[in-house]
Amino acid sequence: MLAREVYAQPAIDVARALLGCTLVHVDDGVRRGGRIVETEAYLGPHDRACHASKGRSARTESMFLEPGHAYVYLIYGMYDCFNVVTDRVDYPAAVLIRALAPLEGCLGDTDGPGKLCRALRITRRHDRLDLASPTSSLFLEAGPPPAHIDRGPRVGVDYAGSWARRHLRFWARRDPWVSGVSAAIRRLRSRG
DNA sequence: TGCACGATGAAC
DNA sequence: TTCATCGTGCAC
Repeated sequence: MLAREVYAQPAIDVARALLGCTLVHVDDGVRRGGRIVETEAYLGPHDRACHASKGRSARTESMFLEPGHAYVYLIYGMYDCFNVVTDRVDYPAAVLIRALAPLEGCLGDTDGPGKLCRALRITRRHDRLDLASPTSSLFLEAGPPPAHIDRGPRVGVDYAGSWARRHLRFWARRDPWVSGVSAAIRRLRSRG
């Protein structure tokens, strides 16, 4: 299980460090997990794409907890997204886990933030959970980092002005489980 | 109290 | 490109 010190760094460093690690949910005795291949960093209150940039609220309260806690929220009325709280207490920064390479017990695809929560059965009831607690059923494990890390703009944050253009999304180079990749391959194949 | 919109995914 | 679907945040 990853120690709290790993999470207690700036979100941009945690986003890189988590690539290659394994996300595990022991779901009613069943292990469901995958290797992290894609992340996004949300740097803090000044980051206009960060949910907490508009201030503290019931939804964003978990981002103000100690690093190593979970921030799980509902998006578009139907998908849960899983984040790890980073940096320091009372400072709202987090890393969104965007894609996994499935390893065990996954219920469906894991190449997207909503999909991986569905596949690991992670929901808002896991919000505020301490991932660094020895008794937690949801946690991360260390793993070998990818040989190459690519970076680019975050997805779906066009509203965030200049913050939308910053390269705060990280992924394992040429990994087929990075979000959008398998869909792009399918398109190419069908085109001939 | 009402309403526009989103850190998405899937169908067309 | 469009739509499903609902909690949040902000306007009124």
